[in-house]
Amino acid sequence: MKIGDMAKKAGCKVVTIRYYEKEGLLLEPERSDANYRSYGAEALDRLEFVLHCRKFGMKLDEIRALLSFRDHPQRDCTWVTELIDSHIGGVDAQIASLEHLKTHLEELRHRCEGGLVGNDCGIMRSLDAPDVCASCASSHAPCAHKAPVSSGLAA
Amino acid sequence: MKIGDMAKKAGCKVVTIRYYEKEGLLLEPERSDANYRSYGAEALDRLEFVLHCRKFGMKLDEIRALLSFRDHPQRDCTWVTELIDSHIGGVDAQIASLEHLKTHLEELRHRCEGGLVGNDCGIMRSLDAPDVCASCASSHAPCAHKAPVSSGLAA
DNA sequence: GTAATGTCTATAGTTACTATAGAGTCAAGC
DNA sequence: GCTTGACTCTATAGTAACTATAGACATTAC
Repeated sequence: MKIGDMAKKAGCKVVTIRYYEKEGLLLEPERSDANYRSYGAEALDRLEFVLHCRKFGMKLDEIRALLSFRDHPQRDCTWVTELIDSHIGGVDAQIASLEHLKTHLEELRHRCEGGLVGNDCGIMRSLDAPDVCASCASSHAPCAHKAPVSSGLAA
Repeated sequence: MKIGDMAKKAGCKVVTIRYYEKEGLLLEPERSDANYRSYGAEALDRLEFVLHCRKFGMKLDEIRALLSFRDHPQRDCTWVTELIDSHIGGVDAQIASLEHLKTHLEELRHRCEGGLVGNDCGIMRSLDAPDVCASCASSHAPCAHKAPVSSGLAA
């Protein structure tokens, strides 16, 4: 199977496959006379494993480790469960942080209903000097919540 | 005030100030004889505005637009409220996506309690071929949730 | 035979910084 | 005056996981 076929079967892009190969997640496949990559069922399995892991939020480094575990199945799997646990913890923390951010954004939003001139906009004034929220008051900054990574999830 | 003083007052790093200047968010300051940047109170205000916006999750592009609005306060502020609204929507979507991911991770976690050999680990088997969840069944992939951006928020 | 599509490599761009290197400057203590 | 340490300067590369682009070659459909 050629790279485009495998991409279609796995539901990913051709460039992603080449990228994963370059990153050492996928093995280097055979090549045709024209230097085209040629894959078998095992390569597809491996790719799907990687894609599944990505859907669970694993980093490529973690997937690399999981693949090496997969390639040596006699090892003890305890660290796999620990990996998942730590992911759950990370997701929990992200959710809490986003909930926190949301309350701040909603509070900010209520400062203005739009249609005003910049000087009078309560949102702009708050961005100049936001109130300190109780749960953020520890730092001298207005709020200790971290800026979220705003890409990737929504859409 | 020198760049280090301003960084201390604003609670950010020196390199961040230089980076924001290069990105056009901060104005180019006066220079001392030794070519050191020299800032006044207005520059500090502007920097704090940028940092506050960052805490609310704005992208630098959005902050650039907010700064230009701030520099022309006679404009109608409706788009500011719309910007905040769209951010709230984005945060909502991220939370929903993470909640979804969390249920999947927990389900995955229950497949194994660790201490097994790789072959028998239910987690590893599920990563090879995960079940299709009802709310994800639309796509041929095991689950339509997106991989989260796993950096930045937790910590 | 030709045109459209697919594949190849290599390189640069994305975001918001962070890290590093190498050089110059300033303030304090001796 | 000299040294030492802290501070500043610029430029460059690295981070994560791709995405986009360019230019060349191969295959497939008609």
